Amino acid sequence: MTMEAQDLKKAGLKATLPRLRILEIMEDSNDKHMSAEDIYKSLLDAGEEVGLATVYRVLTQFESAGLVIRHNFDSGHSVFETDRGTHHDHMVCLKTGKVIEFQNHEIEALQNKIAEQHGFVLQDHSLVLYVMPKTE
Amino acid sequence: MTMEAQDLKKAGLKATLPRLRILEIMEDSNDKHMSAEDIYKSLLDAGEEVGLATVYRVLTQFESAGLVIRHNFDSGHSVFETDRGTHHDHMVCLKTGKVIEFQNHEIEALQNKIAEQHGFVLQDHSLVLYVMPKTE
DNA sequence: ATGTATGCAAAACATTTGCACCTGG
DNA sequence: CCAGGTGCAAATGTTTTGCATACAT
Repeated sequence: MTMEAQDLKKAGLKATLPRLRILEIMEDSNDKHMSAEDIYKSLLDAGEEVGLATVYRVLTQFESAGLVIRHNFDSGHSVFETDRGTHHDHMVCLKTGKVIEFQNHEIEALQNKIAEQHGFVLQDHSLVLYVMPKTE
Repeated sequence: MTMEAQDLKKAGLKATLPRLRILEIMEDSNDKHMSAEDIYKSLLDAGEEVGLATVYRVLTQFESAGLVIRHNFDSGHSVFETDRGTHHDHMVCLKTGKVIEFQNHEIEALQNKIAEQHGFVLQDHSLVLYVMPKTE
């Protein structure tokens, strides 16, 4: 279920080298949540010649195409992850910076209910828990 | 219960004119969620001579002192509100940009539970619902 | 008086854009 | 071939910082 040239075509995007490499990097990385700069550096390390501007352009296109999701954690820069289809929220460890994913149906349901109660329809949401390791 | 010179002193900050004016603006504004630029413009409109850099510096100090809360909605810039003591989350209308506040104990409780389950202690969280007006 | 705060201009970042050149289909 | 994509450098928007001056206590 790795994303390929065909996924790009389906999204109306030519399957160019930079785009394929960026998808690869994002899928192969240990940390699935990467900034544009992170991806750019990975590309350089891998010996690829891609401009930072291209990384930004490609990520924005991927976001529009629904291939990646952009997050705005409290870090001053956007963080991206490939959309693996399964919705989840995030927990960020304040000590290590590690990002943990989780799912919770009750919270999702409550969000819909709250929006409804205020006369709105929920389109999207952003939930981030900032946590510290439990020290016993 | 308006914030005053004494609140600044308590926070270890001198009660200077720019700081008092900024608190005033934030408390008197219709929209309690303002960007640094919003506050700066309000000050100019009110005939005050305050630099934008000062607005940023003061807001950052206020945040550290717990007088204001900084939000990073998906807008590319930070938004601030005075801390009125009652915790709440936010709903942003994608049509009008309006910010609606809400409280929900169940969601708060669930967040604690989820952090616990993953071996963490919840320190803080950010929940934003992006909504559209219900059209019947 | 004296340690803080401020204003201004310059710097620092993250991100976007203009443009001439390259490339995938 | 040729619309679309890329690299580079320059522009943008937001926020921070250095420094000389001004202010609160």
